[in-house]
Amino acid sequence: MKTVTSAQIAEALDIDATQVRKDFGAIGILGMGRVGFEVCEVCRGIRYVLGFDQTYEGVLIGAGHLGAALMAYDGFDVYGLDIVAVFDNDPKKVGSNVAGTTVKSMRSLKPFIRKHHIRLAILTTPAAVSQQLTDRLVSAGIKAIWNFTPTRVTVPEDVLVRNEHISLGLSQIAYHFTH
Amino acid sequence: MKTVTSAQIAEALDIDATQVRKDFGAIGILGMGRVGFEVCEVCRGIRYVLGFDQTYEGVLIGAGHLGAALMAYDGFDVYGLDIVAVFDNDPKKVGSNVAGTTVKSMRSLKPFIRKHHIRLAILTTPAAVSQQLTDRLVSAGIKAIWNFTPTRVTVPEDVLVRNEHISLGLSQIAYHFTH
DNA sequence: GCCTAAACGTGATAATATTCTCATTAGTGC
DNA sequence: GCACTAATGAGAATATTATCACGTTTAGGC
Repeated sequence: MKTVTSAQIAEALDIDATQVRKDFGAIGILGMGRVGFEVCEVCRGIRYVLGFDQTYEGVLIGAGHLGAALMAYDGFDVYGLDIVAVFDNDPKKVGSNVAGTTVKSMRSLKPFIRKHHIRLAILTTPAAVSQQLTDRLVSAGIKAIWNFTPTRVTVPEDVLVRNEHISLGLSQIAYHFTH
Repeated sequence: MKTVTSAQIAEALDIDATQVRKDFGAIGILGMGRVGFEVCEVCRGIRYVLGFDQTYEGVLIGAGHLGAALMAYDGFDVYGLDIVAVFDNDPKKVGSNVAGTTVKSMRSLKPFIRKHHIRLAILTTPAAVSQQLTDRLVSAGIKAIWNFTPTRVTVPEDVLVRNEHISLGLSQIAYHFTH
């Protein structure tokens, strides 16, 4: 029965130990005096709260380098995500193989989403088509968009957009180098 | 002379208008009563504070799909970053072309960094080698690491690590689907 | 030229988040 | 079994952040 203390986690994450205990307490993870927290219990608690144990399917749109990189990454199932199809607008890419999945034509996008009740779409397309594509996705029933394009898209209130605009990270680096 | 009001920015970013004025004021961007902020002035101020006008060179390590995606993206120069070389451990990749740049051998990594006084390294390698590679980079003189591997690396205090662990975003999506 | 209204700048206030303090609990050694 | 120590959990105190309220500034209309 391996255990970990709030102080150890705090040290590793460079935060305050009280913070760790408060957060764990808030999501129902309780420790024991003198020994700390049971590691399995912590993992289970976090996985449960974040919803990693429930699986859901997503489609990826844009079979470029970034799309291929995401398809090749095999760590998403840990978080409950299963990418079941790849779509691309380019006729030359349609039918080709990306990390074991055949690229589908954009014409089949809407029927596919409807048929399989897909709720998540991953966008790795050129920025120019983001909004137009988003509108199509929403009308097809998509409820969450994982947006890797450098564009802010507008969606109805009930749709979640998670922007993965990496230039934010670049800003931190640029700032670091000039101060 | 195009202008924008704090209320407009607040609306677009879904934050409070006072916050916008406070932040702008903190970095020396002042508006005018009745009309708001001059757009050019805002851009210039933000670019100056974040350091986008000063250019710096970086090397990319790992010529896989993700590395290729980053090399192909041409928006980094806006933030002052110039990726001047790509390195990979795989002999089959060394000498090949990635987005117009020839992949170099890892043997030439340290000399290259030293010679060109490179301060930034971008990591798109397998997670297993992250820490070992990081140590090499730091000893070569690297002062900032843009880490795209799903691994937390430890570095000396004077080195900045920016983790671009996309699974954080995935967590948000998983959470959204289960609540 | 003066009045009005829109928008800024800023000090006060409210809300939130973090850290401190300490009583309580549970292993460890004698 | 009992004292001792390391660690939790919770409430108080503190620090930080966000919002409100209001005086000031400036373009536009009459």
